[in-house]
Amino acid sequence: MSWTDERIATLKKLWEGGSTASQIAEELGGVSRNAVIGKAHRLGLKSRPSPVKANDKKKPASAAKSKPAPKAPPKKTAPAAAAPAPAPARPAPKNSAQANKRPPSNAVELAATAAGETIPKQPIPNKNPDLPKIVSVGPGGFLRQGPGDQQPPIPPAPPRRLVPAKPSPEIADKTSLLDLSDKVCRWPMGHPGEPDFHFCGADVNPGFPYCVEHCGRAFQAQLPRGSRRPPPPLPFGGPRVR
DNA sequence: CCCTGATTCGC
DNA sequence: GCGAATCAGG
Repeated sequence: MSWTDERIATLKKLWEGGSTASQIAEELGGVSRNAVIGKAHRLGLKSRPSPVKANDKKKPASAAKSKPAPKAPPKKTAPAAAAPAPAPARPAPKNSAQANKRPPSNAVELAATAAGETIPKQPIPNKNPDLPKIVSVGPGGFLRQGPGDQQPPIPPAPPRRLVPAKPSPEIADKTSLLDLSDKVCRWPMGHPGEPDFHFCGADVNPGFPYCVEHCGRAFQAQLPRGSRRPPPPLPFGGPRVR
């Protein structure tokens, strides 16, 4: 198998999406886990939480045995030991949203809450920890939910605009499958090609290809270039289950 | 043992 | 550029 543009795109998507190299290799087919990792590094995308590289401790106080890695070559090794890059520990999506509650599937819930309780017309700065932070209400009535809204972003809310989050280019034009129509939610469930692959099928949010709930997942507030948060909502049904 | 990603190096 | 072999941590 060769690395076609499409396969590279899939690799990037899955890699940045947090899939493991094994999962990606299985998804692509015809390549090994090592091939995926090698390719990923060659592409420049790299460094996801790796077990072997988790540590990078500093010894500010007791720096007694800090050595520039003597690196005893057991058999083969290039001596070229460049100065270790400073490599500031990357922001690390410490977003406690994960542990905080459950990330997705809140649109309907929030809507229900909003309907039953009094919603302030103007967002109150920071006085109401009980109510979830509501950014704005979409045209269809669903609540817009920015990627970082589970925990409010630290800096002042940057300007946002809605962009369609295309679930997958592969299944985007498979409307001929099953009985999709403009009346039912086209949100894919599961993985294409698998026996249990299907679409949501719920009543659509008028004007949208998805139901209200999936509109909340498909259309998300996009943060400015600088402050995007990579961790995308798990694609489709999440990681493969086999 | 299993898993993970990182790295090396012959091709 | 590719990826098997190898390394090393969890």
